[in-house]
Amino acid sequence: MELRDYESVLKAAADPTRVRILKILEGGEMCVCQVIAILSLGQSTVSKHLFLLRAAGLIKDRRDRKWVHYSLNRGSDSPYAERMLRNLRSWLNEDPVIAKDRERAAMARAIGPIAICERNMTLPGRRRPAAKR
Amino acid sequence: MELRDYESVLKAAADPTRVRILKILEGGEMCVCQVIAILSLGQSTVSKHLFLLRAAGLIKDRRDRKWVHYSLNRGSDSPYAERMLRNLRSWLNEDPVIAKDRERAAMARAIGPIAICERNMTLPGRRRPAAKR
DNA sequence: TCCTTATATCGTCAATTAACGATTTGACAA
DNA sequence: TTGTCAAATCGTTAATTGACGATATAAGGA
Repeated sequence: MELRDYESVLKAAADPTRVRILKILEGGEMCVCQVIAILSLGQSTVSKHLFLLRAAGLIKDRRDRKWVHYSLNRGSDSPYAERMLRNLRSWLNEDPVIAKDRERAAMARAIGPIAICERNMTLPGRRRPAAKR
Repeated sequence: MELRDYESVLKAAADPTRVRILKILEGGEMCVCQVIAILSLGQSTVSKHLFLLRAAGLIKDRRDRKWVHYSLNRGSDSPYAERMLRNLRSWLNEDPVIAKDRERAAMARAIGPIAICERNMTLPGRRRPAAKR
């Protein structure tokens, strides 16, 4: 079972969208709708990414009323997850994509889950996020 | 460019066959034909895996006559590769697949590249390796 | 030079996966 | 209950990837 656990953690951490999520969560707990708004990706897409990260033991969830909040699973029982999270802490902090995400995460935090859900999982800003017609 | 480097290292390390190669190389330098024999995979398949590992900065190659030898690239310029190799050192050492590979690697070392190439990239043993007719 | 041989590259196929929209689930409020 | 809404799951599609065999390259040896 060892290699299997290793693989799930590494594969989870290897996807660029999922690292972005992990780096966003370094700033603290986040509601799913906030993550959707920050990434500007479909709800089902983000949900699946969160599922894989949780399955790997990298993040954990907490329900609060109708919202589900995710956070980094520090002290995971998986040594691979444990170490990866520690590595990530010092990695990618200068990356422009990650930096941008952090800005949007700060905005998402300031606004809060309720307002973001009312805005249909979007953040204010000039970029139209996945315009639908 | 940061996220890109990170991704190439993580994706390279996330594939089970490629981890097996990295763990085999922990035992020291290996010729391509030896790796092929240990894994019992096609020559082109192994060559591609080695290419990806090298592209990620995880391993390096050295030519000696007609053989190409690969080894772990300790002190890589990629901090991601550097750290991954260090992590791997303490990971998966109890895994049965890795253990089996180590046995076969020992055999491959004992026999040497020349004899393995003469045996058509196979090791002695009761398992028929990819029987062709 | 020509032949052999170890490795790399190419082309193909099947399996995996990330994205999406549509539907379902589950918690709360009326 | 019934309706609402956040999140999870399902089904589909396009892109990626790992495996293979066939061919190309590059280094010796004849």
